[in-house]
Amino acid sequence: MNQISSAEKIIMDVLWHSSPASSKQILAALEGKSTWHENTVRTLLSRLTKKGFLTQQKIKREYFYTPVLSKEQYIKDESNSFLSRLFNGSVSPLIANFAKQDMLSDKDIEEIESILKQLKKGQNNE
Amino acid sequence: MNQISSAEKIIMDVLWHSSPASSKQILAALEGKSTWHENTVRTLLSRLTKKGFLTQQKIKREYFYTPVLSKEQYIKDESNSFLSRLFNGSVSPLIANFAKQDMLSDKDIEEIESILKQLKKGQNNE
DNA sequence: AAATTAAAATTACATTCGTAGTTTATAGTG
DNA sequence: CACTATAAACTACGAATGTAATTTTAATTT
Repeated sequence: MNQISSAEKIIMDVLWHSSPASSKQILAALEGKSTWHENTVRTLLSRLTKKGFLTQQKIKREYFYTPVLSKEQYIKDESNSFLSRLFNGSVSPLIANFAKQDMLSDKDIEEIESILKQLKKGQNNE
Repeated sequence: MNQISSAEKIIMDVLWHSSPASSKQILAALEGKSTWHENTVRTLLSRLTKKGFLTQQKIKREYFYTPVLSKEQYIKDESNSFLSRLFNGSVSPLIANFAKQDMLSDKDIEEIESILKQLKKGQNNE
């Protein structure tokens, strides 16, 4: 039922990059990128754990955190929710909209074409 | 600074479909689609107005509401924020991800190709 | 073992959101 | 003009969020 909030997402990104990690290590990873107080980070870690997005292993006095969801799965879920919120759940209206709003650069177009080409090749071979 | 919340978005959709509209008319449009109390709808209308997403014109004892942003602009903004939140702001990684996650149907692929084809045609003629 | 330190747990507090209830103002009706 | 109905305005209240401060617990050091 619960979602990852935007502050929590920053913590998740650290852990998706490298985990398990202790709050200490997470603090270190955020050094310079955020101005959060230690306790803020710890609060976010507890909330994420409580919500079921992280598991913890206690080693001595410290917890080490690991994401439950992979980043890929998270992105997939978010993409689906975005698509259904704004584009009735399907991809091509999204692209049509990007096109209409001039949000596609030449490079984007090329890259997308190449992705599609690859996709079709893959399908034939299976 | 403020965003349109998910409940507020439902009101915006009504008004994007037809505006200006009074709260009465909005209530009527929501009939059967939501179980909100009148006052809930009115609260959402005030909040949206306060946030600057709606303007109101008073006629006799009633307000008529009109969106400030077009739905197109809203979708564009949301798309950009989604892209930057999850894909570093550019479109092709999004598509690559859809591809990798098998989220593209054959029909999607066809439609996207046709959109790109149209796009390129358009560019040549301008 | 007592004192210190570092991590975890608990508590806090303002803001936003979902969802109204209550009070006030005002237009239309008798 | 007094009365009633209806819209608007104001107030409410719990859950979630961003952001910590305070308190407790447990490991390390003297």
